Amino acid sequence: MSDSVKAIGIKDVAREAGVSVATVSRVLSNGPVSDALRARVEDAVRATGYRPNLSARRLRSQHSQTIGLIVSDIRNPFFTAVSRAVEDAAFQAGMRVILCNTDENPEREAMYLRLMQEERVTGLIFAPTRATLAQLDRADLDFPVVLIDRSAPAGRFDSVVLDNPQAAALLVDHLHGQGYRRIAGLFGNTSTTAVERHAGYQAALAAHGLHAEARFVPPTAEAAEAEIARWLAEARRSGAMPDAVMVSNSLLLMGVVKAARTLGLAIPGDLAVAGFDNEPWTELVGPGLTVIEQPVHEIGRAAMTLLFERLDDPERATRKVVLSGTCVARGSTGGVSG
Amino acid sequence: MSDSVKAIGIKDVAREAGVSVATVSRVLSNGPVSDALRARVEDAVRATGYRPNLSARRLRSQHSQTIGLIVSDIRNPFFTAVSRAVEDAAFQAGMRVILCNTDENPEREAMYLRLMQEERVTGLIFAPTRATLAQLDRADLDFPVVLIDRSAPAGRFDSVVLDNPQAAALLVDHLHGQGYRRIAGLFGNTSTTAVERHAGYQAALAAHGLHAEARFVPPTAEAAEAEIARWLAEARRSGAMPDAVMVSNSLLLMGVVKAARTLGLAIPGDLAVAGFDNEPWTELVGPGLTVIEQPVHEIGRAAMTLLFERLDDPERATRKVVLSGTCVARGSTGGVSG
DNA sequence: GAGCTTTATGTAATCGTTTTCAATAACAGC
DNA sequence: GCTGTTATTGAAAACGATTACATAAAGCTC
Repeated sequence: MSDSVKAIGIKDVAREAGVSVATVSRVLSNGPVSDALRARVEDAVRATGYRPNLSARRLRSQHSQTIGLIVSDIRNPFFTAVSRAVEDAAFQAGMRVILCNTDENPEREAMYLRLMQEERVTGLIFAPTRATLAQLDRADLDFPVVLIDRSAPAGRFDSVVLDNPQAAALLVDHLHGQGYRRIAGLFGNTSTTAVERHAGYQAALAAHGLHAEARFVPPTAEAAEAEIARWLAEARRSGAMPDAVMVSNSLLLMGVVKAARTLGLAIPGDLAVAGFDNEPWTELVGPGLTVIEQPVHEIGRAAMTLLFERLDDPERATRKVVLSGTCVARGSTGGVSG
Repeated sequence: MSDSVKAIGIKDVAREAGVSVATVSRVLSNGPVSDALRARVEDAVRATGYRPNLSARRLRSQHSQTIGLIVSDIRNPFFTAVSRAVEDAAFQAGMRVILCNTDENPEREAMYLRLMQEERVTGLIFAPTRATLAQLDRADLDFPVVLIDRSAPAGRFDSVVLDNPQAAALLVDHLHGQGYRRIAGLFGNTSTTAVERHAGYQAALAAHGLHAEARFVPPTAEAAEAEIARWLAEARRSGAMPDAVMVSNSLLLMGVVKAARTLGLAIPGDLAVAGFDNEPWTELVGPGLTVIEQPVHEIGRAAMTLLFERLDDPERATRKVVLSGTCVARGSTGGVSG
């Protein structure tokens, strides 16, 4: 409590233990010290309640033992799950994680990239928007970067992503198998993820000889709800109502469910619905929502593994880890007869 | 890219601009410098691509410009929302936030408290478990702490919390008004929050002359689901089925909905359900779930305000900000006749 | 124009560590 | 007992910034 007491440092510990500061430092980092002195120092540390100053340590030792993690939306359970995996792995390796949230906003991305440089992070795991991704190749960063969730086709960076085209195709195939033929698609307009999912959606529909009709919206529930409402109103007028809609992430999924509810459409009776990310609540709404489940923990772990291997050997060829999602079929795609 | 190039520092900028390092530093911190030199330095900064080293800066200036935020579960939307508010406020004040996640685990709490000391944070915002809260008075931290969501009755720390008894009473009153008379309660067993909500629940029931029957479980959906299933089975045998159940947070809420679904109980026909936290999905499950909405953004902002005021005047009396929740009535408490 | 204040700048000390380097002690080999 | 090697230890030099202090120049006042 007393404010005048200066924070105690390694020097105080050294005095208390009757040794030099070098010895204290060596004890702290498990260096070569005789057992006798080691014990004395450890006692002194306890007695003084010494806590190392990380800034000083990082400055002198020139490594931050910190990795950065920049995600686009921390409220998205996909990213919270990934961040947990990253944190666990980092902690095991004795590292800290700086978690930052960009809201899909390129300016914030730029700002946080700057911050990462100033913090002298050891490495960065990053889920960039399309805009930033395009410029990232040109940026010169002083640390390795692993992209997650989004990535360029053949980049300068390691990355770990879902097999998005395949996952989207999984949904389309499932819908087709359930008898749906007019399958609308709603996709986010900021991430490469959405682009890839759209591609898979289109390809799968083509393979079934079906017509694709897709729209792109900002990745919010509100935008999705509004767009779907507008869309279905138009469709109703033109007599071309879709019997199913698939969306590219869970926020959009929420918007679609909400729109169906306010429009008085039954799921799946009037409209089947399928989307991405097996969040806890998807099981609970309506008859349960059919979704793609991503291996979230694996994604985080893989990112850390790539990062560590890159740190180990900066010269190795860049790699792209592609993981598969699985389709969790629920009542929201119950079938046309149902 | 080239590895041998040493990171450029303030010294290099000074040489490039033909001034002393002191001048560069002054330009960087808006100190008194002539316009001519300022321009030269700014050019040099751009030319060299200089990025300050935060560790060095923090070490020398002796303030970290960093505030810590320790929450119990980052996946809980309540905390993600609060953390956003905190981050925004911190950013406006030119500060960084270190966000940590304890999983309601006292060991992790202790570890992160240690980390905060080592990072020499300017202040800490903390949602502790009951176990840690009890010991926190004795701990000596070198920085001010503001407790959120949970707090001791008359502590050494500033805090901002929901008026939990009142909020719980709000739910009970609403249920009572809808005609429910056997109102069961399910509460988490790690936080003081749950204790307070239980108190409010009990008091409100007593005021209505009703019998309270409450149980405590670990704060997970699984635990809640299992407990509710067991509970209702017993109740059915003894012929004393509750007609409504209220729970103390959104995870438990999910568990209860799940249990109702697997037991084949209609909501609200067979069992009314009400809980805490107006998350986006609560609107979508079943007939919509009746919940208490917390002023999440306000809570985060208030915490930052308290923290800054405390930093301003360390001697001021500790304060406790109590905010009110509102009851969002939905179909899940539709009424006994419905 | 002497004396005093203000302003801009540079020099060097400093923050709390780690790490280099030299010094000492202990011990083996001969 | 002398030399070479190996362990411990301490003194002092970094790390990259900020800032206290000194200095010089310029602007006042009378």
